[in-house]
Amino acid sequence: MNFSFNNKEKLKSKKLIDTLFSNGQSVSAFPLRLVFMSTHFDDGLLFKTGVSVSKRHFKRAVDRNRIKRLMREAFRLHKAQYFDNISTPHAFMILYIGKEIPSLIQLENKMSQLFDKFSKANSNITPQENEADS
RNA sequence: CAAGUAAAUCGCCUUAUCGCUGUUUUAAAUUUUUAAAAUGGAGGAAAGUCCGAACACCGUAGUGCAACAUAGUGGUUAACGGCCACCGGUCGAGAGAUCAGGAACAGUGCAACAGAAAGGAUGUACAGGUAAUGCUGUAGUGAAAUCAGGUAAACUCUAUGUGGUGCAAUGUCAUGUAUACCAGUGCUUGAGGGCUGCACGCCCGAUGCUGGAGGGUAGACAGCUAAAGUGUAUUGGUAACAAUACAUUCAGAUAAAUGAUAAGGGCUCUGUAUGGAGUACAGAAUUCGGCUUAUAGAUUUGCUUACUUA
RNA sequence: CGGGAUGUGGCGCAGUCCGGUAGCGUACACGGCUGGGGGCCGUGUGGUCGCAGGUUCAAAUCCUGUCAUCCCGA
Repeated sequence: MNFSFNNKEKLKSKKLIDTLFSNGQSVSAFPLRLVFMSTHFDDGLLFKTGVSVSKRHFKRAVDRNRIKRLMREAFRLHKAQYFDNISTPHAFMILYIGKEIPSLIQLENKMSQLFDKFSKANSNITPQENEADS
């Protein structure tokens, strides 16, 4: 099992993030929201992921860092099972929209719910696109 | 012992598993990736951005006015509005705390209510005094009543100082585009611009400038961490601080690393046979010196003690 | 990194420049007009002027520090 989450798998390009937020679709499982978009990466990876916490809800930088670290941890430990059946490359941004600092266990549960919803949404959309094309 | 006061220091630790990031070495691969190993990886305030510098660029930044800052004396420092010492004022019983602490015989203002009168004004009562007169004292109003009055954190004056913008500075490379379109304005009789407000002066200036509607980039490297560094000791100095000697290398990310989980141990509070609860404030962003603010808890040292009680 | 604004009854705002009385609308309570409601009229309650310190005889107002909220530029 690969538990790593290194620099290449993080979403870093400012341009890509801008297009992601303007064109991407989203699913949510409170207190998480996933923004995703089908795209293409030059270095051949299947996905790149970023995390984000609003400054409006958490004024202290310490709290924001804590939540982002927990989110990365929850994603890192379970990403293998989320992406078993994905073939096309995607960009992801996970937002935390709650107002209290969560625990790792809560986040892990919500993260699986979130990616279940994503899989459903993804499988619903793809055939429609195919029909439109045909 | 208690209460107080001044100053200094620390601000959780260990192990295991899974990760992140910088550097170095080796190997693969081959010209920037992968793997392994070694090693470094948040703070006393990293915070607020309130002062002062370093460094970089703008035209080596001209004159006048304006604006702003500072304000006892001396010292300290790269510099300061910081710090230290002393003098003076105010507060406190004291140790001690605190102060924008220059000028009101340069000028202009301001003073509610009360009061006869609030800065060119002298009234009432009583007493004293005179040739005569608010001439003198007391009472009364008020913060202040003739005192070279108060007020400059009112304008002002005096002294001193300040060019501007900031690492998104700045340099190099890569990628890409529109010197196109519409409207206005201007081309040496000068539009507009130049990184402080105004005036003058100076400089640049036609493939220009302003607006509209649009197009493109938003990556990499350098700057970027060895420095007014840190620690210890000695010497000089009342002190801030300085000098010398020895030792030492101590983050460098960029949607932004420095973490997560588990177990055990400290410490504090509570309870006392086991236990339970808590463990603060807070996260580097060019770098330093200060200031200010937040902070569970712990440690050390100097000094004071009026009243009250023993 | 830099620049700016705001904070005053429960709510929305004046007053701050140029210092002496904190006021307006709305809301709330009571009374009146009406058969009742609405509306109008009258009376009243309610404010540490964000916080701390200073200047002054006197501070919402002047000065310094600080806290919070909001906005703007690169």
